[in-house]
Amino acid sequence: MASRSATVARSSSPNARRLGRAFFDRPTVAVARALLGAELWVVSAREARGVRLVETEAYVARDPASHAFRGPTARNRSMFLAPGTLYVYRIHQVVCANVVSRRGEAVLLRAGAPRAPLEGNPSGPGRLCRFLGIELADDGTDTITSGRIGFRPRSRPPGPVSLGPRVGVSRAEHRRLRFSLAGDPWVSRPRPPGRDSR
DNA sequence: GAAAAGATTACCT
DNA sequence: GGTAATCTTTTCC
Repeated sequence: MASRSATVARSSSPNARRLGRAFFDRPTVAVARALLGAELWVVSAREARGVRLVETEAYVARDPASHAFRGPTARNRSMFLAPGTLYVYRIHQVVCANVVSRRGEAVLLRAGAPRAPLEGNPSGPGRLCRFLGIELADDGTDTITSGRIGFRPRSRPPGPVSLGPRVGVSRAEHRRLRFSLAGDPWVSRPRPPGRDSR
């Protein structure tokens, strides 16, 4: 048995432990919650980096705060591709990454925890992308098949999840669609403005 | 064509 | 806690 698990762990197949299409083809809120504790990895020319996701936000159908609210445009076209597709957009000076759940809906990846604390600061959607090296060119990447970007299942139960209002949105700001690992030091806004978690 | 509005962050008081 | 930076996308005339 030890040899068997060792074989699995050493498997060279990139899909050996990767979140598949079915994981993302679920209600967006379920995907946002289930991503907490999962690993997002990116392979760049120099190295491979990964973070354990600790904070996400759901952007759902008929959601006035969603970029897809008014239908497909040049910017948001990736939001209408297959579940597991990356939607990367630019805001001010930084880029932020989402992963598509169901058509026209997505989960904003807001913060992660680095493998080593001194590695950098992936807390915040812009910092997360900068930390991992995600660029605008990664918009439209299929994380189920890409050799550069993918998700790995969480290895252990994530612990208590906090629920609160989304950050930085000016419409539907009351909706509690932000999920985070309670008490995790890498969550970008430990205290959601206004009301309470859970 | 012009203007406004950001799913942010860093740095100011 | 407030605001400037900075630039693309979207919207409006």
